[in-house]
Amino acid sequence: MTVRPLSSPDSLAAARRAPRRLRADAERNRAAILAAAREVFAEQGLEAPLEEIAARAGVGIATLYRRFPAREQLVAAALVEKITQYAEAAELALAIPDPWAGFVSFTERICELQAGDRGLSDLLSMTLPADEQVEQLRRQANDKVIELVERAKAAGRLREDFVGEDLLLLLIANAAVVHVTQPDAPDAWRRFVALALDAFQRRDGPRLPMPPSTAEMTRAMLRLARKRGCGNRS
Amino acid sequence: MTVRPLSSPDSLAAARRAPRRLRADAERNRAAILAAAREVFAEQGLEAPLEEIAARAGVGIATLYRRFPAREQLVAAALVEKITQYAEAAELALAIPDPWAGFVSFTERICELQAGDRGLSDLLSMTLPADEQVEQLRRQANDKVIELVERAKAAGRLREDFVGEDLLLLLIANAAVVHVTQPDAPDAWRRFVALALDAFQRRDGPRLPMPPSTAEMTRAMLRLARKRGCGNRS
DNA sequence: CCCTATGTGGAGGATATCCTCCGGAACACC
DNA sequence: GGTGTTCCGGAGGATATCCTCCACATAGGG
Repeated sequence: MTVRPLSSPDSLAAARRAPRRLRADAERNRAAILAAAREVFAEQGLEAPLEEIAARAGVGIATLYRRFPAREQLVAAALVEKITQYAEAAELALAIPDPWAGFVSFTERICELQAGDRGLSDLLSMTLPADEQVEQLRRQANDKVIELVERAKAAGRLREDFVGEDLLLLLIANAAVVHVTQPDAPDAWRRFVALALDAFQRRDGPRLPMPPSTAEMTRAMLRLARKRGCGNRS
Repeated sequence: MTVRPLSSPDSLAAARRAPRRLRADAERNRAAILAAAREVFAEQGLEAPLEEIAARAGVGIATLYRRFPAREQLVAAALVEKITQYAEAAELALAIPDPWAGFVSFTERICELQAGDRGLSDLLSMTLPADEQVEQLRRQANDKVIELVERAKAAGRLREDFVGEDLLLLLIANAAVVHVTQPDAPDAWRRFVALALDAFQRRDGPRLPMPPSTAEMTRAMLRLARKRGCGNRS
């Protein structure tokens, strides 16, 4: 319980997670790695070779591993900003007065984010286990999404049997559509999303099959994250 | 133009592609490899390690490579039957008198085939290998699908702006949904497909964005096929 | 200016997969 | 059964990626 005399005013934002400040050159390298990671993940997805990130950052592979012992951590650090955009999209959508317009805006926006960043696409349709900050952002966004959904339902514009998991299914599907068609038909996903939104609207039709439960989807996405490069039980 | 004297009655079906009959044990091995390949591709997709197929067939890896020098050929040989089912689905659907019911039946059927065989899923949604027989089956099925689509449109049940490529987008999307959710929510894809069918129905809504062209989709899928294990320019 | 805690790079072992090579086994025809 | 053609299996080179280890470099306080 002895107090530490280091609560100096310079503990601004730099030293949020690292107990001890990095040396200047190390900090520079860390930034370079993150910048490179953002680039590479956006282009190639979350399974991109780490060696390429190190190379693009002009840094040895060991340096990368020293700073981010698990790929997971690098992913989290590189994508917080994007995840934040995702959370913001929900907020912005809630600010739109018309419930249906808000829902549409949100859906289109996140699919657009997916289309612009393959790494984010992997992440949204996959669940990154274990990073607290990312997990919290996601939960936070999720609450807003639920609100968005309920509001649109209450207005009678979203089908009654819609559930949050349907949005997840769309994200998974859209990730694949984007991945396959992006280079040759860069806008194909927009049509796909428009079709999906069309299906989401309230109307009388046959009952839909039961949606997957939240627990099932969580398990499914955790499994995926594990199978790919992102889960390192150490 | 000299005639070949080898039109003997024993050229039944066995010697369709091989100019020279295989030795008995070789033929046995070939069959074992194909059986194993069907199993493994169904479980793991078209990128499964060939060594596992050889092992499961109780055969050396060299034997597999001798019989199928390129992965592509093994895939084609292992999946003709499934591809045929795909083609048949179109035929069966055309036999249904009600145009919309036929269209729905076909769509659900092929998505079901996808759900039951990860290899077929990969193949339908991503890959056209250069195998003539498979290619022909696919084209043949495609003609029927177009007919199915036009019929449903003419009956006023399928949206006017629907195009064949939309079905491809659905296959791509469904492959991803199946892949992610299969183990934990084995029926989630049914809900997804039901939503898609709902969106495909004729109704007044906003115009959809332009669909990708056939050429674009072809290029996209070829590119994917190349990127994965299936394209070996020798 | 010097010393040491801190940081660095790249070699290299481990693993997974692809594909080839070739000595030896098995078949099939006589 | 003998013999030549056909076929087999597994070793092993090539490649890609992961991750660790350790001799060397350097920032920065005294």
